[in-house]
Amino acid sequence: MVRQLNRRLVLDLFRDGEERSRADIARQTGLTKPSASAITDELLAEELLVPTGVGSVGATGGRRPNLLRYNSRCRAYVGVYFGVQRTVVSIADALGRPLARAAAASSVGDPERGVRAVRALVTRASARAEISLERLASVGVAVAGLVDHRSGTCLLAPNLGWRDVALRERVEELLGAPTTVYNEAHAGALAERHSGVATEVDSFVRLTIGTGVGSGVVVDSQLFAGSTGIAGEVGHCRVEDDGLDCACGNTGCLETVASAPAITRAVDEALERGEISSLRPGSHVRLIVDSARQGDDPARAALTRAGHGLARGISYLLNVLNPELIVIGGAVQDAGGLLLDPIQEELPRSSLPQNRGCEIVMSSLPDAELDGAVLLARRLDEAATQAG
Amino acid sequence: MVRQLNRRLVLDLFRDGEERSRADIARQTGLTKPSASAITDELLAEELLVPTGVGSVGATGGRRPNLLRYNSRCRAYVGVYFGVQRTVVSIADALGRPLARAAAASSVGDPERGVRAVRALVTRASARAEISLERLASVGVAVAGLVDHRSGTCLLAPNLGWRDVALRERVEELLGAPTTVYNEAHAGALAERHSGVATEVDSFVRLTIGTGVGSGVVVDSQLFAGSTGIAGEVGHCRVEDDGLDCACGNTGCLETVASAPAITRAVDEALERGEISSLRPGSHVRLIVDSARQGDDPARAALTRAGHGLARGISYLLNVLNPELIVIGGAVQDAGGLLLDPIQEELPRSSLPQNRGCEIVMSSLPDAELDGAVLLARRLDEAATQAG
DNA sequence: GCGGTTAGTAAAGGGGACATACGAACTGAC
DNA sequence: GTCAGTTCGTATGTCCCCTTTACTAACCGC
Repeated sequence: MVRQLNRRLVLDLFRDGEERSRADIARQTGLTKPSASAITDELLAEELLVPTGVGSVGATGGRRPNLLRYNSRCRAYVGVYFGVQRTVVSIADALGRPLARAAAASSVGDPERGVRAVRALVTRASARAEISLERLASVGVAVAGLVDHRSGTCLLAPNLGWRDVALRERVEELLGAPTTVYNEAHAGALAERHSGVATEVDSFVRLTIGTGVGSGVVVDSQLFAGSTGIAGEVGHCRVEDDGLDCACGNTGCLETVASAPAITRAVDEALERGEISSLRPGSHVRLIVDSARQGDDPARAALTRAGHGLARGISYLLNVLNPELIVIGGAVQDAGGLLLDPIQEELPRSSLPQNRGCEIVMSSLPDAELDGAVLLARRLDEAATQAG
Repeated sequence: MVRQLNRRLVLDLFRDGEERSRADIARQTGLTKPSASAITDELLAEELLVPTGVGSVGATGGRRPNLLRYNSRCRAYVGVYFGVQRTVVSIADALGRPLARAAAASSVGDPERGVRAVRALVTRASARAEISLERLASVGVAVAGLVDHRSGTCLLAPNLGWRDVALRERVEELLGAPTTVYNEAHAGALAERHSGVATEVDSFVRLTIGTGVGSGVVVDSQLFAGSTGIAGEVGHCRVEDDGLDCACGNTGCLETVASAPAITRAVDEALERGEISSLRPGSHVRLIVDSARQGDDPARAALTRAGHGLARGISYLLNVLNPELIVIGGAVQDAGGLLLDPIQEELPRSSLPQNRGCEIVMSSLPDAELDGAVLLARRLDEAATQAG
């Protein structure tokens, strides 16, 4: 029982992927050399650690250390991202380092087909990664829709045409590994905390601007998904008293102002009014952002309008959560000041001065949702090995 | 080290205040009888446990057990509530059971005098409780204002006339015990979780309707105070596009619609318009609630209006936090359906249907803030003994 | 008074950490 | 080349504390 504790202590050390000697282990864990040695031998026998030869000696001399490192191929994690356009799968080693990916177009409207496609994608990725699926420890799934993470079902994904899809159940059948399902924005926040701008930040919110406006809330260093899994749906907070109709049935939701379709629509309306622009009707947001950066007025105006709406949504987040940081990711990720400036301009009108300390920055992660899905898998596995 | 763990295991058992025998301890902790016995003897020697005589024998016979119980007088906790009207102090035993109270009128505008008054209140309460202040383990403070809980300073309490008051420092000097300072609504949520309607609820928000509208957010069973301590300030979320001016400098804040002064003002305006009411201008909210329950129309209308505003504020909480439960406390606590019905009527217009599962109820705790302050003290002490 | 049952203690055994000590291997100075 | 100094890893004995087993104490019903 004490041994289990100390084993974990040693293994946790090696989570960073570095190699160390038995003496290093003793120093870094506070265990004595004999104890560290005994545990190391156990872990070597179980192939959780592998020897990596002898190291060099220090300036003061001494015997050369026998170095060890975590056997990163002892388990594999799979992350799945069901995006509106594409379904992407990533396979990672025990340290969470990505090994390979595979992607396919999402099949809108046919959840069963969409889920079944994952099987082939995972097989392809594992072949590329040259890691056996027998090592698969757990699967993390991120979905562009509302998710009940307790039951692992996708309650509603309008843009995928899904409703009440028992994702966890089906994926566990297909891949034979424990699976956890979350909203894409939740996964994005996890990735941002792990390898983005929010590393080491205890409490922050990461907004994801896409077909909708979602967010992932990290509180006391833990992702908070809500009691059923639909926390962070700031996109359906009302920001305008007489706003447009939203898919959710209400009016004036943030999504009607600041989502990718809303930005596209704003540009389209400007074009209809005859304003001069290099853009065509129905342009993708990334294109709009590019044009805005090159000075296109309707594009800039659309981003400004989105920014003002976002400010209202962010003010709710600030007042309610008092986070250290707000991160904005998704299709508008490259907009920089074109989106941040309008937010900062509008924000003081609806938030407390005591919240001015909260920074607002753009994300720079290219695949936050997918990376987050892998992190979800790792988190699930760690919780399981913790309990078992 | 293992012993420390098992000692805690045994002590935690006795947190419920019940008495048990050594055999009971062994059964309930999973320890063996000899281990339980050894630890019990240690705790007896340290006077953390006290013998309470022999128990009765069961139906099947056997030796009579020697019963023990937690020595609840081994430490004392003090909770302080700096309310707008009154400053109240509560002293509690090691199990958190309240022993005595003392109160005085708050001295508005003079923080130093207000804080110094605590010293006398605590002395009086400890005399009544017949417990020595040398046993004082920690102090919890709840303040009707914005608090930076990291530094323990009250940033701003407009209704107390405070700004940047170093509360923790001063109280620690005065009482000589480690102190923690939180917002009153945060303390209220803690009390609601401990002994109110939210017992065992993992994630909920407790709104406190008073001079302002604050809230305490409990997430994964933990109070979340925010990065600096001002989370839950839903009172300063905008709920009306062209609303009244708020003390915070913005307009249309929930506080301008649903706080106690706002409700009083609504009644006053009705009176000015000549509407028939049993109330006089400037009536206290509790009086307004009473009149409303007896059918007074202007009083009812004022509560309805407040409820509609609250619905907007609550919709933000639901969308962002997806809690299991919303609790409403404070001066309107007795309004029941007169406030809840308008909320439920308005809520669907601004929140997701997937959040319908969240219940909204009134609190029934008479002194949530003060009880919460005691809980804050206990929490601080437990964190300290955990670490030490 | 005697078998059955429960409470608590005593003694022996074992797992695992710790302290100490020692051999192995290497550096640098002379 | 030798030797002191340093570091790595292992071997050995000790101690702590939990567990197992066994025992005494105290109570019941018959």
